[in-house]
Amino acid sequence: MGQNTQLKEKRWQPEIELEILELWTKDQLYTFHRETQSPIYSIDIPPPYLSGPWHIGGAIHYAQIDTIARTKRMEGYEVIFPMGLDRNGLPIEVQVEKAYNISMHDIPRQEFLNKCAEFLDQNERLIVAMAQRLGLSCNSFKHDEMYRTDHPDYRAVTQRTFIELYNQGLVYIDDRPNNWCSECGTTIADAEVEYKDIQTTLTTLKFTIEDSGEELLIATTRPELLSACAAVLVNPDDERYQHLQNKTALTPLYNKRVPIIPHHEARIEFGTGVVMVCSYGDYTDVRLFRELQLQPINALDADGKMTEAAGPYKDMTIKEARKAILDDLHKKDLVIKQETISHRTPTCWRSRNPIEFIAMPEYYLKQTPYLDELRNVIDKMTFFPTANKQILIDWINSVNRDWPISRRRFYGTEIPLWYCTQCDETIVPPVGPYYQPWKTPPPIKNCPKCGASESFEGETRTMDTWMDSSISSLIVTFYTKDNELFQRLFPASIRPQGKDIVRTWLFYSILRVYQLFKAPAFEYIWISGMGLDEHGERMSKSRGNSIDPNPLFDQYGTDALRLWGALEASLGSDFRFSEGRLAGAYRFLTKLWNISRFISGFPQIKGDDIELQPADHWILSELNDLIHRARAGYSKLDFIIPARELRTFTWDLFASHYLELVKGRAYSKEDELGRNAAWFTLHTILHAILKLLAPICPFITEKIHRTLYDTDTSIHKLYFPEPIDGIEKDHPTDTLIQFNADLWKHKKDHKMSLRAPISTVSTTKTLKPYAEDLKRMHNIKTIKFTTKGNTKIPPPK
RNA sequence: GGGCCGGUGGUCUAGUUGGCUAUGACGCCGUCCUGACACGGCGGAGGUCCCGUGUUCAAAUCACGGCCGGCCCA
Repeated sequence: MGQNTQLKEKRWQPEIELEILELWTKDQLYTFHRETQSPIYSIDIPPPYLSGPWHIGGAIHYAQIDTIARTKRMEGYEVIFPMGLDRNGLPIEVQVEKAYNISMHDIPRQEFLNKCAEFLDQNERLIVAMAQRLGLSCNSFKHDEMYRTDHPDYRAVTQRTFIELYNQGLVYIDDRPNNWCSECGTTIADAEVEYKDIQTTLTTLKFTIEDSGEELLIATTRPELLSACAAVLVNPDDERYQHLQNKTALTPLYNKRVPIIPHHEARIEFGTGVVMVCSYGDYTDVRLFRELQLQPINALDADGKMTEAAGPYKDMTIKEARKAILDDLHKKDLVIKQETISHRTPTCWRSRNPIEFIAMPEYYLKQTPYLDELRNVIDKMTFFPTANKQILIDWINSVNRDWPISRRRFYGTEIPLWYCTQCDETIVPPVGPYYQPWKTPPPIKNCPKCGASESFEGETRTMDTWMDSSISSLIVTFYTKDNELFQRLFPASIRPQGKDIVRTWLFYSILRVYQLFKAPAFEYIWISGMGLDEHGERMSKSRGNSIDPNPLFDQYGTDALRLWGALEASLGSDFRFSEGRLAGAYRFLTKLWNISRFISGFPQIKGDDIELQPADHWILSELNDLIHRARAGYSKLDFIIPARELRTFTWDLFASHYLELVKGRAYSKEDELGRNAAWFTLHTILHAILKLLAPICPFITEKIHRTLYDTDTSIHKLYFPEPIDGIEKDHPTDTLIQFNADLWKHKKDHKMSLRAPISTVSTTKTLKPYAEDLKRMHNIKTIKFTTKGNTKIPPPK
């Protein structure tokens, strides 16, 4: 081209992103300035769990959250957007146990903790590197400026909140049956239970009726719990069993006497219509034992092995016991039928193993008394999108038990309590320090109750990791670190997260902050959908369908991934991976790059001697509309809106029509005023597009901005453009587009070159103002304007 | 069994406060190197908007019923 192009490459090169990253790090571009005069916007970013690097869905999720931070900066806020890392809990312990083929009980506790920390540090490096490659604009990625949930400071805050709630009487011990994962060796909360359809065998067993000796057939999926059977239920309306109600049955093998109770829980159509109630086959059993005041029998111990109560099957695992007892039942001819059914089975969301219901003494945090207040407090927060608020409401409505918060695991925040070995008094320390009761003594010498000296036993259990992560919004707003700032910032501006952790992270966060401060935890809550694979299935490591983003960074670059993520899903809906569509996003970046390359060849005009021409007014008025629409989408945090608007405007209007329309004028040697107006308009539009696109595509916009407009100042320090004053609105956009299309089609139909001259064209007079540009664009000698009528082009001779 | 979300050309998707010939992407066909871009331009083919009934001058859009899929809960 005739002009000096300032951009060399013919297409967008993802490698450029790496240079830009270095620039940002050097400039510390996204540091939080607490002395700012601007309003502060704080983002409670989900601290990634360090069990492994993100798949493409996770990466896009974080890129979308980053777009929130960048949007708010360009709207004029000082933004708190910390990088946090969630490092507590089961999965990392399980990983370490697998890697070293050990159990955490086999080695000294401190040694086990050290091994976990090593693993976490390795994983942390991978995640942090990916977060940076994604262009996350976190305030800092310096090692000491990211927060970690296992840091003594963070754990001290978790313990502080525990102690405060304990002292208010919200924490208590109970010995009720609870979800028990024998793989993980700990109690888990209802929110950690996932239901899965699992193939299992339904066995029909022969019970007998005491006295009459009549046979009673009962179908069960849990024959190994036969020894814990405490009752048999029949439906009160079931004709078949009317005569057996309130009689006594004898269990097979054990010959134990159990009552036959009429109860609606027995479904007439399931199995034989008779149910055996054992402690505890499922949550229904737990309820029935309570309701019918039956005496539970613990047939299972904490390791998932059978107890004394199971008789000959003692010490067997559940699977071994099931096989052995079925063998014995077969030998005695007590099995009538076996069939395979699909059974809705509660499983542990971490280990994916079926859970058991076992009674163990655990600490509980009261939550049921707060449900009404929570329903109230969530109305004080604004949800994006509002539809996803329903997920939270549904969960609140289904909570019916308190939250078991103690875990019999090691890598977590310790429950900060000691017990007096003389009188059993519980020692609660003052808030402030980080306590490790399993290895250090309490901060007192004598028991406050019995006076015994130094005879204390530390609590060995840790807390549910959600006890830590549910207070992340307090950490983000400098709780206990800078009280003045905390007062100013609380509550956090926004909680962005996926809809999969509404019942855990979001619910617990709102509960805990409410219990501590009687206030809503956030101003805004943003709940996005999930990244699915190309078949529409949720991506996860265990399913083996997760897609590694690293090769995609290399091939298409971060901006293409981010743009794809923005274009793919409207707020709150799931999005499906498709490499073809990702490639389409990349093509847009190349288009934008080439538009910029073209425009970069023209000087930037400053000063007052610019006389805008009708075509310039037209595209500037379209730009004003674009600014309105894109910014409205940003303010709703629904990034598909600006992404689509920008693509359509840039590609289908600006490049295809305006650029072609003013090319002649921009290269003109005679019409200096017109040429300057074209140059001015081209640069004005391009710079506005770059600023509007910057939150979604931070790299390419930065590169073009720095190359063309300001070498020293980042585009990410600028604000969104405002609509331009003094631009009239009514322009015949559709007519203009149609005129161009008609001319292109005419030349194509007549196998003419696009540069071939046309002597006369007639069209509507609404296009008259653009006559000169149109004539140059299509190489037309004369355009006749009529009051009415379509474009007419006489065929070539 | 209950709740929520969804069903639109081959594939994916926008549009759902009712209103022109239903949006765009990928793919497909044809054609063209035109002052930045052939990873481009231009043109084109391709749709019972899941089904049924109703409301209305007018339904992809609203109501009711049904079918199918996903997620959550019991």
